[in-house]
Amino acid sequence: MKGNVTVKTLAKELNISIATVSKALNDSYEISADTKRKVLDLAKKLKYERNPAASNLRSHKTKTIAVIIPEIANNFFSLAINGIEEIARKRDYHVLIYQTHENSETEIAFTDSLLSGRVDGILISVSSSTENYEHFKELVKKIPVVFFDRTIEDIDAVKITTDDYESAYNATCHLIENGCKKIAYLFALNNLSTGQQRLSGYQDALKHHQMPMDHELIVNYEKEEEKNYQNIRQLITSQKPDGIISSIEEFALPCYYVCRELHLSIPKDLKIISFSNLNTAALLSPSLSTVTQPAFEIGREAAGFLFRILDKKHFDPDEIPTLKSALIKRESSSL
Amino acid sequence: MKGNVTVKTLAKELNISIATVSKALNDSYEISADTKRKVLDLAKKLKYERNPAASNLRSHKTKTIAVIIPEIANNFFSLAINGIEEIARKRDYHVLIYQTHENSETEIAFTDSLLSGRVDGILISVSSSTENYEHFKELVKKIPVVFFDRTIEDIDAVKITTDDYESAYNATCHLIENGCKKIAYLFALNNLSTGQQRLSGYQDALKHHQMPMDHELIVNYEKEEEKNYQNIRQLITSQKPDGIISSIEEFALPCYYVCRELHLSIPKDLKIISFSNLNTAALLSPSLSTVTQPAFEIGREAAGFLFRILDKKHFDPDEIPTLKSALIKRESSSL
DNA sequence: CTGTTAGCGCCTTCAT
DNA sequence: ATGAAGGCGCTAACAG
Repeated sequence: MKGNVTVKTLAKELNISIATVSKALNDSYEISADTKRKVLDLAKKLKYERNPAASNLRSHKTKTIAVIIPEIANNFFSLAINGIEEIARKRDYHVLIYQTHENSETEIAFTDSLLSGRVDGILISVSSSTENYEHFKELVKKIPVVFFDRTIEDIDAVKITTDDYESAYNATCHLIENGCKKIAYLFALNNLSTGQQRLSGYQDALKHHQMPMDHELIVNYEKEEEKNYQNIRQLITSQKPDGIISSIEEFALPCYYVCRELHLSIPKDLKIISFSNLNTAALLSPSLSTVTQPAFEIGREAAGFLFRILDKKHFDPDEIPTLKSALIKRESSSL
Repeated sequence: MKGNVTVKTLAKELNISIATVSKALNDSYEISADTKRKVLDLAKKLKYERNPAASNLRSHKTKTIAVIIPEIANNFFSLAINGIEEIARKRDYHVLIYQTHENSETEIAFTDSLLSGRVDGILISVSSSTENYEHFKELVKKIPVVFFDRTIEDIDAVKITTDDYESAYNATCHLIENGCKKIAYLFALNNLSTGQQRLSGYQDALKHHQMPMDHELIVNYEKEEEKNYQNIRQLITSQKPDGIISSIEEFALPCYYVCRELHLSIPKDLKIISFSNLNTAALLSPSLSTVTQPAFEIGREAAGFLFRILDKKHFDPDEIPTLKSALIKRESSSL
């Protein structure tokens, strides 16, 4: 790393000062077009690359943002990162990825370490096990943060999400319109507003249609897959619902297994509609209806707002959009 | 960012020199256990976080690696990143993500910019449109690089891949054993060893079973989805194969559409086996057989080797493993 | 428009 | 075992 070309090299070569070189490289208005061209040409010729560490140390700008998510191998989040990366690229920003694996302690460790000045801003989708929000409240005071998809109610920051309430409401209505009389709900993310909103949507849809609401029809998500399977089996055999709303993709699979085992045909005997973001939806079993979130757009939107904050551009709180989710009906497709 | 706690703050507070603090923080042997403890305690109390830019500028260590991949919203790559991130986390390394979107120029821009010293090492999965490898040859001379999954033949670097030849060979044999007499091949990644290996596996399997090999049975991947659809339709109607090997997941979907349109039943009329890494395989149409690569393990393995290089630990070339892919048979499953 | 100067926060000789 | 001093490469003030 010794023979590296630096501003000094360029300055010496062109017989000008390093300050001039630096300003030319940064396209400063104080430098003549002629000098800029000379510097830029030589820089390209010598393959000069600005040392980001030195630049950052001096200017406190890292050109880097962090994305903290529960899990990258998840269609929603990988699509969201795709959107984030696209926006970051346009601004020549770099993107750091951190997975919490739904672990709140890991989340805290990440946010703490990001206070070192490694990044200019942070995009976060909250871990489902997070119950104490103090570290977030401290965080948003110290560094620009935008929450996306998985947010918490009580925090003063930009949040970009789907309209979870409406999505669940619509999904439930969809089942009712298709003749369901007894609709169960598979409940997850209970400590996040995401989860609460979806539950409310389901409950209100039932209420508005004068449908029975029964706690027995609600199954809570458990970490162990096996338990979910057992609970769903229990639900289906004892309550005999004719419709199910699954609030996360992870619930869909055990549903299938139980139906197969009980020789129930989907959607004839039991109609299921699940929140899901599989990007190859057409490969899905045609019997599954899905509520698909606009993951890519959420990523773009969240990154866009983060950059607006970084640019210190003022915006009204009500400019922050609440995106709608698309309800995809697939029951009629026949493969 | 002014009131930030630095080594200076710690030094002043403890009435010792900056140098001593720095050494204590780096666990230098020259510092007494007593002093170390005092420094560490205060650092924790004051939530001191080392400034990575300053540290990097001085020490040339970034504790950061870059991952360059074609597309993040792809099950294989998101699982691979998962594996990479896990290994990086253990070493307290940060992970930067770059998507090429299969564009060779973007790839070159990334590799060039990473020469600035932003990262200690790079993990790359090559873009399918890359035909000139000069930038890679230059790159590997200047910075530690490990290639994974999508590699190029002629380059002197560690490469971690599935055994693409064997995977395709086994998949083809699988169809032959299930009675196929005329097997077509959907060919992609033709400029990467990945693509070549898979094709060879298919061809050799046919050869070893004295099956006809016909160029008419091979369809080349096109960027426009519509063309693939047309080409597959053309293949199926004119050649009437009874088996198809799809070398990438993107080919599976148009296959389905064509079959549906022609009222062909899978796998009764046509057996299809596709390379695919959908992580919710059970949700797939039960008629599809898949070759699934151990994406997570490849990510771990690749990252592991990169760190071995960074540690300057010597290893034999033949320590580099060639991982086998798993062949998942799903035709018999009935939902 | 260009140059001089002074650090950003940290690590690393070299002294003590 | 501890401290003093210099500098990594760059940018921000301030002069000219």
